[in-house]
Amino acid sequence: MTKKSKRETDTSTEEKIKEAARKVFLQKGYSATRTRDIAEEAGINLALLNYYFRSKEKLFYEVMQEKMQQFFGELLSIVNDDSTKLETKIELIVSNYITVLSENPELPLFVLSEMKGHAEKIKKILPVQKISNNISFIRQLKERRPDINPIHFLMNILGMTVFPFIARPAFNHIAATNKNELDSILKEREKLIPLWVKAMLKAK
Amino acid sequence: MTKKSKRETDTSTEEKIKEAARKVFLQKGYSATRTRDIAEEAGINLALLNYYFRSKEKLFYEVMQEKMQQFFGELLSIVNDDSTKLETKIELIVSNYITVLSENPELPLFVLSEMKGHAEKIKKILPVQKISNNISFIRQLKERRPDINPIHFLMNILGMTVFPFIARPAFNHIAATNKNELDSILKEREKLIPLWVKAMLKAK
DNA sequence: AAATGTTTTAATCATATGTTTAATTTATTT
DNA sequence: AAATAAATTAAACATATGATTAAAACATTT
Repeated sequence: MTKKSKRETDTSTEEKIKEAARKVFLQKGYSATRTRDIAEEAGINLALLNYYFRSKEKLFYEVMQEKMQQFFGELLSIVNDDSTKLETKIELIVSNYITVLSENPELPLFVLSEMKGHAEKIKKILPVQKISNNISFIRQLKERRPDINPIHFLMNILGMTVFPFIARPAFNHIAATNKNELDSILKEREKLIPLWVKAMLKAK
Repeated sequence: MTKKSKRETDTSTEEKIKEAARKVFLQKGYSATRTRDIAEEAGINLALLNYYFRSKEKLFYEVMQEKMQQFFGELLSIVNDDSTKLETKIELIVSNYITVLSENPELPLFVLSEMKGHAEKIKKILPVQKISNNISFIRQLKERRPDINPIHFLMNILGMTVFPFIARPAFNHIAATNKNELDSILKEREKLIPLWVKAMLKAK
């Protein structure tokens, strides 16, 4: 067995804390999370949280940065890629989100809620270069539909794809669906949404 | 001037507290809201909050119930109405949400976040009868597209309509849009979304 | 093995926060 | 006007919570 210093055993204390923080922050949000919740979830002494991360806030921003990257990162790569055509981009955006959010259903509500709550500080840690007017995806949409602001189509794709995860509790209540039923419906959307978006692009 | 008892002056203390609670809870969410924030916003002594509403929690559930009604109530009336045809229902849903959310942009993120955080207690105060399979809107969708689970179309309409309000901070960052620009884009969607949904209903 | 450095712990601190109390002011009834 | 009831206030309470401290346990270097 390879030698390891104590701090890199199994999973390091630091990583245990961060993993616990991911879980608790995503489940409860920043304000409802107690540092004691995180310590308990991580199975460590409360003081270690401050020893490794200085403060609840600093730990939060590490998690937040990571989660914003997870939520926006791949999207931005896709829309920026000059080498894929519009139809392919649409398919990639949808299938990426359905995959990521199926594994991480709390991600969008967490990211969007906390972006609202910490608006100022968030600007500094945005992993997100602005989508300029010159970006591949926007140019392609303008070319296809010069009569419609391309941001509409971005809203449509993200709305159709991401919203069902955000509103999952509501769909569970409102519509008579159980967890498995809803999961399979969400999977179906991976194929359906690109078809619908293409239909929208043609609609006059 | 008509005589009024003290508690019904101008706006009553109780109503001032509730109005302040609406504002602060919607802005910050349940956990980040301090009862002192509400008292200050209402311009009343802190103890009056408990005098009129017993606890932060009770006050919160009054606001929450009201906001769930505001968010789901009209939708449910529309989808339940046998006397409107499918196309009209779609237009009504979209225009209702765009109107309500333009006045109350924090509503959907608040309702959906807090529904997640208080899942159990929420069930009891849901103003929301389940949308059964037998409801007008669902029957109409099944008739039009027997090959697609009608819930998909509900997700699409709500996703396209509501998501931009939820993700507004993100759209402000990601896309180079300012507040007014985004407002006018959102207004445009009132006409566009019904067209797109109709195109989706036809898409094969 | 001693010395030094690092990690962990239990206890404590300082402040924040929801709520209550007891007294005071204001309004209503007799 | 006196008596009673309702509304309001300042102060305090009890607990929760983020953070710190000082000592102990453990690991590494000399």
